[in-house]
Amino acid sequence: MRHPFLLKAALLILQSALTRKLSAFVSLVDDDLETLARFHQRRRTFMPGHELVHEGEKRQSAFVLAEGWACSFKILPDGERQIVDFQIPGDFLGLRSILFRTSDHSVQAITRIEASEVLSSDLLNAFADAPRLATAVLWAASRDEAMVVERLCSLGRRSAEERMAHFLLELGARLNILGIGDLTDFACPLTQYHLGDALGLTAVHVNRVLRRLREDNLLTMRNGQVTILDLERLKGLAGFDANYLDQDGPLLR
Amino acid sequence: MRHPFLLKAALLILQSALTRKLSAFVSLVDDDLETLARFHQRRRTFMPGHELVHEGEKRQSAFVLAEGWACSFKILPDGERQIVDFQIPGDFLGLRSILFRTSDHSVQAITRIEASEVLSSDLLNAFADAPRLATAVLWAASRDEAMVVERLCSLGRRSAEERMAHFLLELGARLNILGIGDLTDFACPLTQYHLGDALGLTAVHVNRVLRRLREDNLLTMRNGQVTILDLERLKGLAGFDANYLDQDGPLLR
DNA sequence: CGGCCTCTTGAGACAGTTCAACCTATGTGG
DNA sequence: CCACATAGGTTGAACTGTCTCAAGAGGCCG
Repeated sequence: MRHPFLLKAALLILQSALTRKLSAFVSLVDDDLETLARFHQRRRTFMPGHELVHEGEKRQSAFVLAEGWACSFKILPDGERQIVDFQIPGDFLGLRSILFRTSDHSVQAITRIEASEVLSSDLLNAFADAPRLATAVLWAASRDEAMVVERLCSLGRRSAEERMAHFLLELGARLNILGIGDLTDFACPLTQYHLGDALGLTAVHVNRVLRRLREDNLLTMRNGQVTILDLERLKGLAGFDANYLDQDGPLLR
Repeated sequence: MRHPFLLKAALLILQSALTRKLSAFVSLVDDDLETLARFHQRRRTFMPGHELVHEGEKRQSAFVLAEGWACSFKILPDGERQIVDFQIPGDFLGLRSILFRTSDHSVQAITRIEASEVLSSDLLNAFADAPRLATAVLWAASRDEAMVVERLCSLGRRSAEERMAHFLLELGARLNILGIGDLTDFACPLTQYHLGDALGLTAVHVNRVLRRLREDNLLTMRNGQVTILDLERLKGLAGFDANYLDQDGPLLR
């Protein structure tokens, strides 16, 4: 560290969504932050629909999403798509694709996005330099897994309306943590096809479900804006408990 | 290391299923193995049905499964159960419950099991002492996530028969990697209720599905023994591609 | 202006559920 | 050692949530 003051200033400016997210779990010290900042070289812009990570291809990069929305998905042999999750700023894109020889999923930009490429070596070097980062990344991956598990419960045991309610509550909570939008009123660029492919429904049925939720005065979704009208009743319908997002302040000091 | 020879001998004997699994991803050196061996103090036995990890409880331990079968699951507000995955020797039980303040899931023994308790501090110390282990554990967690993702695809986009076929093929592959049973003929202690709760079906429908698969000469499942009669046709039906199990020899040297 | 994407609604079909009954194997207390 | 309870498995009949197919409307962009 030749210029500690300048460096620290630079780090504060660079405070990325990822840094904020990981800091919510472990208290990162300057060395950790410096190491983490290396993840943010190689920043790039991608247009909507661009596929950043390709299922079945080897030796791929991961990315850290800085701006915009993306989704990770698998295509089944019959051409059907299952969306696994949507990513918002601070989320990893294709983390498993640098740990696995061959990527088991694809990632696509939904809006115009900005993302920094992270090479396999970046990650492994970071773990050697800053073991606390390893814990933080494992935590972030576990939080992603917790969301997939919750979605699994939705597809396995919840009705279409419960799924939709649960999904939109989760989305609101995630965006709210980031400081993007409100718990009950947020912008959302997803189409009804996206929702269907994520929730294991057809787009046609998504439309009917949204209509019923609207007619029940529970929520509206129009022109890319979700407005939750009756939060408590919606939570009751969905059986929503934000526990699994594990968001209440740093655990590890 | 006072007695390098004795230590190494001890490590070889201690070669646990976990060690073998992680070694399939990173080449672990003696120091790593020694650190890993600490995960295997506090070995305990649990009877069938015993709940080792409790959803909603704080400050819980994780375990490494050494013998037997377990399952991780969530209970929804209406009392329905969604089984997230089954664990076999070498798998972590409740890893997320030491990373999260509050466990987001429960874990229960299916057969009589042997498992070693792993404290939060064990894991964090191990990461500091042996950064390669951090990578290996992240890989193991990612592999678990890949299985959950694949199950998500099943529940979202596959028919009941395709789900069952896919699930049993995955199980055969996992057991085969461990050297327990054959790809096409293995012991399986799961009831039709377990299968239903894992696959998002009722036990009644599981029964009908198994009958149809049997009548099609694809597989039989009787008295805790699964026998796959026509592997290729079953793989075709399920759209099964073992890629996501990422099993082809050490990646990281 | 025409084409494409997204949303909307209706009618009929079907995969999987629900409820209910019965069967077999295993274990347990009297 | 029988009586009974319990857990797992099997099958039928009726029901229903979601899908499929089909058609049309609105908005945006080249």
